[in-house]
Amino acid sequence: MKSKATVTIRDVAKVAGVSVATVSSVLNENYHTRVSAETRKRVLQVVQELGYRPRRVAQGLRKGMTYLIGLAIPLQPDPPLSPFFYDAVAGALKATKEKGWMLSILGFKDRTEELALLQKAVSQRLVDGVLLFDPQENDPRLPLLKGNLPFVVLGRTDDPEIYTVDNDNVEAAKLATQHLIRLGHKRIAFVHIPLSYFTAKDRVEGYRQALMEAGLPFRKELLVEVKGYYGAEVGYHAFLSLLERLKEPPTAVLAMDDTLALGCLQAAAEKGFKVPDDLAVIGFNDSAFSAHCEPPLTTVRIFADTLAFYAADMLLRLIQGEVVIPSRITVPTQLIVRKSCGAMR
Amino acid sequence: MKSKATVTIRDVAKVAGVSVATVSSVLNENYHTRVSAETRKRVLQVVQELGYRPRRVAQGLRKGMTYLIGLAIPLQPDPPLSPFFYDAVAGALKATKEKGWMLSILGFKDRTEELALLQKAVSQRLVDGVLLFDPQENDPRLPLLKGNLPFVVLGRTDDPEIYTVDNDNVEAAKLATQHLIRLGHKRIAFVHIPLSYFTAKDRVEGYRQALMEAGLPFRKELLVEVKGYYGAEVGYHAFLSLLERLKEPPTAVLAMDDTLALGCLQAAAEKGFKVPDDLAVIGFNDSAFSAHCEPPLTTVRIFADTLAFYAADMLLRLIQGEVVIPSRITVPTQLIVRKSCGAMR
DNA sequence: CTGAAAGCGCTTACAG
DNA sequence: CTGAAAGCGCTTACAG
Repeated sequence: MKSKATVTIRDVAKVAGVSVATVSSVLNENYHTRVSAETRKRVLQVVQELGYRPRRVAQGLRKGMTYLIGLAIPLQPDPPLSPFFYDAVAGALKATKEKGWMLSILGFKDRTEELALLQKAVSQRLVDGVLLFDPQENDPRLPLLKGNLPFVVLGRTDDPEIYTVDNDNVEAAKLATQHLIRLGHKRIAFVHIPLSYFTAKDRVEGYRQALMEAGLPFRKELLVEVKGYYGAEVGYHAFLSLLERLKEPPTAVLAMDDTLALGCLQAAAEKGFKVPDDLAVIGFNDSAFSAHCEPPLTTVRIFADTLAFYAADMLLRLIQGEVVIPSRITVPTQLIVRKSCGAMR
Repeated sequence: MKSKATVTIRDVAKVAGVSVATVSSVLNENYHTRVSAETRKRVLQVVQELGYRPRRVAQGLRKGMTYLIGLAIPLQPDPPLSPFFYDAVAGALKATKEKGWMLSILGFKDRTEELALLQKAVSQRLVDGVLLFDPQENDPRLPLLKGNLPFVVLGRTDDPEIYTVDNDNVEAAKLATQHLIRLGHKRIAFVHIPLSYFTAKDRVEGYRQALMEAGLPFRKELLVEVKGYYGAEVGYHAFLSLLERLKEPPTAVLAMDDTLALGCLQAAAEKGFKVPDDLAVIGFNDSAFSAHCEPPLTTVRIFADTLAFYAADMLLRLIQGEVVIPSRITVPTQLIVRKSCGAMR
């Protein structure tokens, strides 16, 4: 029972005995073009009967829109990256769906590919706007997009003209560190992604502030920059190398996300450290697995879905030409205490 | 330095002193319309100079395409579902990118919303085709789509006309069960999603076959159907209720995916079972966290990215009107032995 | 070898 | 209140 060729607005017009302009007006509730109640009713009925729905591409061409926003997310490494991105997808999807937009995943393996993809998105008008993650210093994506395609950054940038949605990462790391200090820790390690990422910079700053305010020294040798990005494997190697390097081991470690923390747990076990007795561990994100690790992971919850929801909502407003104020939103974080930090016995 | 209004094919034609048809022919390497080498060169140069790239929506309207395929994936529960879907997104993305297509996420909270979404996709021609996951018996999505929009199912269906890409789930569960039997287990529990899903049906069948062939009884009381879908929380409750229900506990448990297995580990710990000494655990999927659990999880690796890659590739062929043979692909699975099954001491 | 014209399916001034 | 026409930016027969 295949339905025959697609119903177009012309078919509806013909059957209803009106012009296509009238059909369009009725469907768009376009009251700049008044339509009598009777005509309106008739059109609606025919629309119903024929199952007519305007084609998105046709509307798009006419209106100069794609009704699509792009999410530029890393696909590497394999096995896959932080669950953070998946929460973000869900949040962005919520916002786009509410406004009748669609979401397209712009996946890339490395920064070069990401830039090429964004360039293509601009020149072929593949999407109406993009959401960018994890900005770095002198981020080449920003000048590429600026003035060419609306975009919102999940994270922080130096440029005040750019729309951003971010956590207060300084505060988040500070709270986690203070929690460890309150538990008596003085040698707290920090496993972080490269400092060129603002997120890493901000969190190290929060960690530093907490130490300073508690009168504890900020020791560079307790920091490890991972080789790569997120992931348990990466965290494992980073923390292992730290444990092997230090003469006096740390009594606690802060990891920049839960997958890295998972790797820390593994490295600690391998080196004979009991968590939390010999070593307290705190991660970030409150990923799905974190409550179910052994021991369950204390973590700073990042509301990635909320973050992405606001970002997508903001982006859609920009696309539709609304005035968007404020241009920078900060979403709070939350320390979730479980067993891995030793506060619960 | 905003670039001025978008460059169109007309601009290129004007500057190059040719017609738009010629520009289009050159760009599409459309040799049904011969263009002299000289003209061709000139056009290409102007294209380069002006930075012209054809707009995707315009091409799409003309060709009756969106250059978009949809991935219908569940967004619930929160915290999010099995990492399986994320691997699948990566795989599908790879295939679409290779052919210059884009991928759109059709996210839904429940089956009703999924149907509405698919209906919309059909009537508004939002995408050129869709990828469907986890088919059930009398799946209402199939008749909705059939004849209206190309689609490929990741999983199995009863209808031989439908294109599918699936694991050999019977075989996969059989191998895992046989592995446990070889380790001496006789009472093997199975935590599975509802049997209306073919995946669950097939895996229970493989489990049954392994038992039968080993001369062991298939005991219904050792099966637990989870309330819901995937996730550690869900697995925890299901397995806990099983442990509380049984007089004689199982010595091993097979869980339908690693998130459910994670929940089993937790329930086991709570009930005082040591894994793997008192209880062997095997999951499915080889999710990113599985190698890093305590103990690391033995699991049947499902190549979700490969699965989705093939499915997307198949879908793209269907969309482009190619003859696609065969219509059903089976991707092998692989047992990955780690500590949780007790085979490694 | 190249161009003029039609048309994909819509929406939007504009005229009546 | 309603319709005829233009046009979004392309591609594709068709004519010359």
